[in-house]
Order: sequence, then structure tokens, then C-alpha cells
Amino acid sequence: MNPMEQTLERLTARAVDLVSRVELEAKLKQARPLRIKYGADPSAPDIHLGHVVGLNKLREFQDAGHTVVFIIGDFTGMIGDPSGRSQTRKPLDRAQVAANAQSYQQQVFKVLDPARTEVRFNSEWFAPMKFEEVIRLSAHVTVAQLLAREDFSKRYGAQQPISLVEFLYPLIQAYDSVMVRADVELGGTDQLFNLLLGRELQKVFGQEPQVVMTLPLLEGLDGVHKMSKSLGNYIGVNETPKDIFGKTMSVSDELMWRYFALVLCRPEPEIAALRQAVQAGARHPREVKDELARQVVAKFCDEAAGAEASAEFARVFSAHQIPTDIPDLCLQSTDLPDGKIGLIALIVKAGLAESNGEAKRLVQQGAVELAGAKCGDTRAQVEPADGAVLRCGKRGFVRIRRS
RNA sequence: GGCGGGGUAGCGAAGUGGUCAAACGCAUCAGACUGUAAAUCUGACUCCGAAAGGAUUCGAUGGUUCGACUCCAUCCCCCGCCA
Repeated sequence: MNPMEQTLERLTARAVDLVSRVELEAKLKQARPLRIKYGADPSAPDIHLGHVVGLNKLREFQDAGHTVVFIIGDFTGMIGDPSGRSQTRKPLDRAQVAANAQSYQQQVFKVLDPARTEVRFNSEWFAPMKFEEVIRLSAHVTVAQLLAREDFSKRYGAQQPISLVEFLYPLIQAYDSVMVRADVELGGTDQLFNLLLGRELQKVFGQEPQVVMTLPLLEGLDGVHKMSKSLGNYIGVNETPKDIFGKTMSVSDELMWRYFALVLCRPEPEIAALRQAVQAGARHPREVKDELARQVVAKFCDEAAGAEASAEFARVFSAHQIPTDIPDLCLQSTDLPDGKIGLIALIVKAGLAESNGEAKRLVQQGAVELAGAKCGDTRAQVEPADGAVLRCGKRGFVRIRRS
């Protein structure tokens, strides 16, 4: 394999769609930094592992000397979804967009190389645009073309609403490609249509069409749906090591291989070998997952944090010990009129349950321990010593402080 | 503008006068087990109350009724089709 083939091989690894390989090769041969476009929605400033799949690929392009054009869709973000149906698309004001953009960059550069990243806001070209130009632009796309997109045709067939704005979004995204003269655009597999439209529009504007590459969508913690903030099944890159580790450990055994591939970019043969070892019983799945989780933490924090999170996890969940770092609850003497406090009241006060009913349920279910002793009596009056730990379930701990 | 279909607990979805705080699924939480916050099984899942019981809840407001998520009226919102 010559160096060019190797590069091509590396850059196309894990890709699902590639339009087209020949074009990519031709572009690479031009021996100039290519412009790799990636669009981000500014309404959800939390970057999670689902995004990381794409970011990893962008980084590979950067390492090969290319430039990433990271587009923040602030213009569309400020409009939101006027139908108001989608809660994830609330209109944002300028200040929010700016704050989100800031937060985006801080997180994105955990993976990307800032020196080879060009951050652009699409309001730059959309804000000054006249309505006439919008109409002209829309003339380049037909309804039939848009209905070819799978989710549109499905919804249309099922008599579900499609707002005109939704029809406009692919066009907006495609026009971004024109404005930044993208050579390559990356996205999840659900973006294929939009990315291809970028090619069409670039041709209309006399540009060399971008190469389109899609990457797999990473399933979230539920193991079924793609990772997304609105589904709450995500692991954010800005979360604490403890949470990143714990959430990664909750990924099912079956799914963890995809995390190895898409988040850690481990080469296929290596993953196959690991998998083989687990199936043969040579390696324990829990141990392999621990390694995964440790490295995910290491990727976004550092090695030490990974090791520490692993140790802490083992301490709390395997050895059932009390975590090292737990919040305090300070009790005043007024909280304990005669030196005692109702167990239920204490749990609620500690924030371990939201209502008396919930606290009661926890007690009845045997989830509550005070100073290491199980409490099963919902009516108990307790006299917690200074430093006693109140435990609710696997993850709820509070240390009582007397003042 | 005309015709039709809807609004039920976090989501999806039953229920069409009482036995409904409301089936079922998902999500969530807990327990058991374990190898983990995997998997599996069991249970819980509006609020107040130690309990008995009570208070709110099925788009909104009024009404009918001993009694309404279920019937009537008005209103608000959503969707599709045809123009």
C-alpha cells in the first residue's frame, strides 16, 4: 500500500456512506489542505459521545493536514422551530447563542486541534440575506427531491405534519457548504440527504461538489436510540469523570464494542480479538468494560482521572462501600427538637427524595441505611450522630453534620 | 372556507357514567442476583397522612347526575384531507 492509499484507508475507516471514494482520492491528490465541514446545532451546547464519533473523524483529517470548518448554526438557532413542537429547538437570543458557541468550542477542542479549526457562524451569510435571494435559492430544489428523504416521505405517508421550515433546513445547510467552499462534509447517517443536497447546490454555484461521508450513529445508554440530549441517553464530554465512568459502565455488554470502535477509534481487528477473548472466557466482560470506561474518561479528562474513577466505582458498586466524596447535610438543633428527627423527614431534607411518599417508598423497599444500619420503619425517629452517613439506594449518599 | 380526526400521568397508549389515581408498554426508581449504573427476575412509581382516610388529576370553563375521564354546552389548542 502506498502512502496515499494508506491515508485514504485511514480517512475512510468506519464510514458508512462515501460519495465518492474516487472524488476524495482526487481531492487528496491536489496536495492542499482540504476544507472539512461539520455543522453543529447551537441549541444544545452539550457535546456528547454521539458527536464525538464525527469529531474523531475530523481529527483524523486534521492530523492528515486538513482544515476543519466547524459551522455553528446560530442563524437557524435563533429562529428555532416555529412550530414549537420540538422542544429541542427553542429560539435562542444572541447572548445565549454566544454563550453556547463559547461552550461548544471549549468542549469540541477536547478532540479537535484548534490550530486547524475554522469556526464559522452561519448568520454571517444568512442574516444579511434578502427574501428575494431566499426564494431564488429555493428554486433550486423541488418538493419531490425533498420528499425523497426517507423521514419526510415516511411522515408524509403517515399523514404527519411537515412544516415548511423543515423543508428549508436542508437547503440552509446545503448553502453553508457553498459559502465555506467545503471539500468534504461529515455527518451522521441520518444526514446523508442533507449532505448530498450540499453537492447539488455547490454544482449550481459552479463549485466542485463536496465529498460526502457519513458515520454511524452511536446508540445511547438505552442501547436502542441514537444518543441525544433530548432522549437523555447521553454521556457528555464535560461531565465529571465519575459520571462518564459510571454511565459507560451501564452500556450493555453487546453495545460496548461499538463504543470501542466509534468513541475510542480502536481498529477493527483489535476489537474483534477482544470480543473473541470475551466469548472464549479468557477475558471478563466487566473487566473489558472497565477498560473502556477508563479510557473514555482518559480521553476527555486524563489518565489519572480514569484510574481514579475506576477505583471509586469498584469501591462503591462492587465492594458496596461509601464513596469518598459525598455531600454534607447540616442539621441545626431546631431540626431536632427533642434530639430526634423523623426518618422520612430526614431523607427529604437531605434531598434524597422529593416527597414524603417517595421517601417512604424507599424505606419500604429497603433502600435506606443510616450509619450502616438498614432502616425499614417508615415511622422511625432517628438520632443521627455527627458524621453518620445516610444512604438511599445505590447512589444516594449524604453525610450528616451536627452543628 | 368545507369535511374529518385528536388533546389521558415523564413519553406512547387503553378506557366511553360508578369496581378509575386511571389497564398496558417504554422510561425511571428500589430490591434480589451478579460481573457493573450489563443481563435477568421481583416490586414501586400524584400529593398529604403512622394508618384509617383525605386532597388534587384525564386540554379549559360551566352544566346534567347521588356519582363524570366517560353525557351536554361554550371555549382553547393540535393534525389530516378537500378547496
